[in-house]
Amino acid sequence: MARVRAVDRRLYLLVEIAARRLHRDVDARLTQSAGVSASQAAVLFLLLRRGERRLGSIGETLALGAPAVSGLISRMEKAGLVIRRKDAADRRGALVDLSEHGRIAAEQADAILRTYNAELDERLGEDDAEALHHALTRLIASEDQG
Amino acid sequence: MARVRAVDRRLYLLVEIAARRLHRDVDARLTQSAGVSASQAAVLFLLLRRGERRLGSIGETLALGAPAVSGLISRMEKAGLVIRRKDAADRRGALVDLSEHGRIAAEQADAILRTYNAELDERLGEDDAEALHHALTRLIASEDQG
DNA sequence: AAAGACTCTTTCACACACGAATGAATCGGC
DNA sequence: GCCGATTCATTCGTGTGTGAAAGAGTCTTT
Repeated sequence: MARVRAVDRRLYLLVEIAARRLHRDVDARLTQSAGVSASQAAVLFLLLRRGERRLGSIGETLALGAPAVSGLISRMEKAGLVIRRKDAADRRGALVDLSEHGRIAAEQADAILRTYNAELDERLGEDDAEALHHALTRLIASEDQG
Repeated sequence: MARVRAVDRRLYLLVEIAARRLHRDVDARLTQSAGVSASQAAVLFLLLRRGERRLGSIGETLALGAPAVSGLISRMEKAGLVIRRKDAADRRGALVDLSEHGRIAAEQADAILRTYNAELDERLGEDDAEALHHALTRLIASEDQG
């Protein structure tokens, strides 16, 4: 608790620190139980929910730049988690979808993430969890309009 | 707003996405106006407030692992922002403090961060900003007991 | 149809994070 | 005093992110 005081009244630092801690936790669990990283799991999760997507769309949803997505998908492709194919309709773009193996990993990752988020909710209590969710959603949405 | 739905009910992803956006914004401003990165600014900020510290202490406050701090401080030292010296009392450890140049950069960064956080507060409104602050602080604190 | 503008992805060089292993100094028990 | 355990920092290899620039394809304008 003492250490939090150092960044008091600096919402930005608070978000960054919290994100780092959560990422570390989630990554450890996912690596252990599903054999994928936290970053990869976010993509798997998205593809599982929404199906085949373009790289740019993934980046938009996850707030990642084009080079980040490109590299992430390349590593996932090499790991056999996703399949990348040219978009016939617009041959500049590439479409990404889950492989068989990727779908299994995605479902495992989804379950782990679900459990983790449930624990977060419990740790925070319903009110704070709801408030956090609401505030972050607003933060992200308001960012969209610059 | 539509894109937020994809990660709905996944607090972890929400925190990560928000952190990435904020980091990118803050980094751009700091690089432009103070010539330091967002990660470096967090260290500068800490040293400005609390004075000379050990590497481990910095990592604890900012939720960074030892290798991350070591590299970050090395780059900052090379850039002339901080000075690293052996701790005479415990010669395993090293102490880090601001250089002259570092102090100036720290004050600039502090002002920029202050402005940015004020904008965040304004964008969110007092209630949501307060709720966010409260929830994140609790999240970080509750993580400590793991 | 050709030229130029625009969009999507990749490549490049770099910063920043991690876990695992290593080196160096201190501490604790004997 | 000495030896093993512990602690603090660094190094190593890798993954993940960035901005800038390049490459490839599409669209728009004439």
